[in-house]
Amino acid sequence: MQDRIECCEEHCVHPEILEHVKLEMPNEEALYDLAELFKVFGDTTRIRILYVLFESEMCVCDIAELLNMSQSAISHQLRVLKQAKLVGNRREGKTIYYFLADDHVRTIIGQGMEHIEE
Amino acid sequence: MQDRIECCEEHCVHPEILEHVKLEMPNEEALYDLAELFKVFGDTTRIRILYVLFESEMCVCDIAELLNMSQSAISHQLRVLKQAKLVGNRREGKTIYYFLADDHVRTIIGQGMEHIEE
DNA sequence: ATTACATATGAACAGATGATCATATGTTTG
DNA sequence: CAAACATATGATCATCTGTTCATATGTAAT
Repeated sequence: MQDRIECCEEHCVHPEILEHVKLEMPNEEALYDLAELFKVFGDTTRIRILYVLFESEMCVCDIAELLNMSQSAISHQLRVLKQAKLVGNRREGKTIYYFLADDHVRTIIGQGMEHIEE
Repeated sequence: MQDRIECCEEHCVHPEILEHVKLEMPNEEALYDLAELFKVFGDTTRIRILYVLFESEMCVCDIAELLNMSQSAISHQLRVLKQAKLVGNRREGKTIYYFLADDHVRTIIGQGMEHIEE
């Protein structure tokens, strides 16, 4: 957060900063992936699933019961969470256990909580 | 992440853990607000705006030019970012400068980046 | 006051999203 | 292998989202 940029377009007093900002921007693909990742967090059902998995790994129908939702709805959302690599799973007989994939999940949700608690 | 829960519903071997998880869950309103917050991060345009503001506060039309988008589109999105308290603004004559509101933005985006870079 | 400039806002429309329902897949047991 | 169980998946539909377009608001200068 240095100098600010004067308005407007062709009147910008600091074109070198505009240029600098452009260079600092991550590439389009990374920004797209980042937005996609946050979209995954941007749904109450998925947030609740992640919270439930904070406590213990669990099978699909347990999550469904805890959240009072259909098995199908949970399964669809677990798929989304898995594609985003936020959860992993392992099979044990008929049952498939889901668990949190890594600690970024906790950090990200924790920071989000801090923000809304202000 | 302690004991796992056995399947299914009425067959759960650890009903006390199910009960424990229910008690640990934040209230519905907090979860809703949290999802709403992440929804705001879940859009490429808004992510790009936040990234641009990492470097320097900026006026609307500068952002619009940097992102190569219409003034209206940027203005609509800045409104969303402001409602989520992710950005603030101040007026200086005709111009309105937008800036990042707090450091949670950097932390959250930073963690998100770490996650997708794996 | 009139004009120009910077920004905001409302309506509208296309595209994305999430739950439901019906059904399919994969596993174990008898 | 047939039945039961746990989970996954595809289609459908109502709802939500983001951009555009036209226009409104607010400020400064002449």
